[in-house]
Amino acid sequence: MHWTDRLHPLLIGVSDVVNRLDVDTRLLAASDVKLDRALFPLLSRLALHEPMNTVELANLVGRDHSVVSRQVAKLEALELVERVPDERDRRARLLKPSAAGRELLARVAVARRRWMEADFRAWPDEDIETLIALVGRMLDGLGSPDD
Amino acid sequence: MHWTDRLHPLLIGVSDVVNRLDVDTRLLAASDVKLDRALFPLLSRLALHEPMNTVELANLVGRDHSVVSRQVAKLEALELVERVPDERDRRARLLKPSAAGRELLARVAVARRRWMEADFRAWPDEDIETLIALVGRMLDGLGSPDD
DNA sequence: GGTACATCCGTGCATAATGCACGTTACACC
DNA sequence: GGTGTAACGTGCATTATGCACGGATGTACC
Repeated sequence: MHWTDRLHPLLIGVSDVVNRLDVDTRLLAASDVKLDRALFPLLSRLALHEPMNTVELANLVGRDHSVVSRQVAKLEALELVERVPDERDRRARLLKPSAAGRELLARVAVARRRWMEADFRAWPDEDIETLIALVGRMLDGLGSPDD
Repeated sequence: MHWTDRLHPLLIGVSDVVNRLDVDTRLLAASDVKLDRALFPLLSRLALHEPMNTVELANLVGRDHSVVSRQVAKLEALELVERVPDERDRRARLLKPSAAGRELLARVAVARRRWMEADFRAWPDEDIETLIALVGRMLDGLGSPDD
């Protein structure tokens, strides 16, 4: 069996773990956070790639920009995200989490850390570091699928 | 920074790469496959965890069983998936890809292999093997989020 | 600096997807 | 057999989605 056929199912598995309803629901409940499940991924992505405009965020999550535009409007109404004018490009508005948005993500991060620490309890530190390094390198290569 | 705060963004990144519209669309186009984007993940999951019933598949992809029930019906109408009675539990029907479904997945796998090989061209074999081993071990631990 | 074209964005609109509630069948346990 | 639970499938109201469009701005080129 080719190694791509062994790696790809694992990547799908990672995706499923990240997206699994149980996980998000549990995390949000454990963090005492009430937020639409569709909105949370957007807020997370924004925190990871701040600042971003709407089109970039839409490409990242693989939806039409119109969908993201409406969802971002909701996040702004909840005061979890700020839209500031982009001085470089006045068509765009740069998105970034508000202080409240960051605080919400921090609460979830605490719950997630407990969950992950439990699952990696048996792992040597060096294996964790190797995992982080290799996955990071993989994403650097896969980052731009334009070739 | 805690290691969980370095690993988690990478997992999100993997999820985004797997789900990115461009990737799936490109792969399907490159494979000459016409299939609703919502249906393809179900077929892939079925091939990875065969056989499965509807509820298990619904939990895997994080949707209500009613949604998956309807999508599976579509896949069955396309003759990409077979539903056979489960002799152990006659309420359930076991799902598995049909011969045509497997053939479709195989065509996509060929295109994906080309894509992945290009991105890992600079990787030593041993790094690829380490990546596969570590991600696999991680998924084994994260597999059952019930604790 | 003017013209042509591409890009960012928000909204109307038709369509598709989603989840809940409910009924049916079947399992499990006592 | 009686009670509780689970695996469906479907009707239905609600929501999400993407396309198409228009306005504003950016970019390239001459």
